[in-house]
Amino acid sequence: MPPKSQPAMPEPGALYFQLFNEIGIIAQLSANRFQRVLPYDLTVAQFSLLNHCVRLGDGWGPARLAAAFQVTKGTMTSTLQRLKAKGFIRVDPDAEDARSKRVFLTGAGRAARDQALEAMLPALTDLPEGFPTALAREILPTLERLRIWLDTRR
Amino acid sequence: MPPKSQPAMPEPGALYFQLFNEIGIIAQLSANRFQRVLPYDLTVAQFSLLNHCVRLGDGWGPARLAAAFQVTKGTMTSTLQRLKAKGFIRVDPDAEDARSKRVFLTGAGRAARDQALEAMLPALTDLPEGFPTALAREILPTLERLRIWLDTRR
DNA sequence: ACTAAAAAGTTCGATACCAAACCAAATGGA
DNA sequence: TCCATTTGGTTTGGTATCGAACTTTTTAGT
Repeated sequence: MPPKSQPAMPEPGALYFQLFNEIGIIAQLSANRFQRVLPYDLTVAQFSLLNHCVRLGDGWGPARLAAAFQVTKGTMTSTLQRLKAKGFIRVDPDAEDARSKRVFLTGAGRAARDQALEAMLPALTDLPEGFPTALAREILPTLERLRIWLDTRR
Repeated sequence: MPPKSQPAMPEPGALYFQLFNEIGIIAQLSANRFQRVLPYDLTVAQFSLLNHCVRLGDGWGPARLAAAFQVTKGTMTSTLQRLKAKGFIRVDPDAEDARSKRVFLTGAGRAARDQALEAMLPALTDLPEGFPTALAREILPTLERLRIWLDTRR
């Protein structure tokens, strides 16, 4: 069927629309690429959490983690339960606040994270071919700015 | 707990890693932003399909649509079923290939898409404040390049 | 000191998405 | 002509994610 005349989207709108569309597809493709190589049936979300604990330190509560990952508390509850079931984290009560909990990496969790990191590298090695590091470096600050802005007015 | 020494990720790896991380979060935040304003309980995926039909013409088969959206056939089956249930699309058999189907917009579907577009605009109007159109225009081609590259070697 | 509001977590129901297994129709060699 | 392969679609089982409703504990205001 022939493309119909489209009720026009005011110009700036179409631009952002296209931007978010590209970003959405890239997010999906990249998550997929990683997903396929992750060990222990780790999902990207699960790996991200382990990685976070290594990089920024553990002992955070679920609420703070949820905020850090831009995810609802319910989602975080689920991710934590699965990681706990795999023995990669430990969740202790918070001695100072009976509402709260604190999430800690186990030894197995740390090892799994390292192993996962190792496994993900090959999925990145072919990237610079088609998408030079210079480009990545170039757009990263801009994306960061967009992310922060979207984040603050949510 | 103190951040531990991290088994380092080789330099270029960390860069791309961070890039995909930002992109993932932006995708999530933006999808969310749109999701909240969409009428008829349309999801972003559902709206995207309607929009696609308007912009590029309808009559496509599920397989081709799945490829266009970078989604599995199973996912597309599901989305189509939901849109059909809402009366926004019609799915006819393909006269020339008994395996295939052809997806068409209904009048209600076209109207819903227009209405959804209208509803989404306000979610974009405040964007230029914090993220100027110039920046969007600047990184769009780069993102497109990344998307295409990831897409081809999937 | 009380009570109202905020915050931490969990649970529930729904959709998106994937991978894998499956069926049916079309294609392409030998 | 046949049979193996490819291609179009569906189904199933599992995770991620959201929003909303709910419980418990803490905080704050009067």
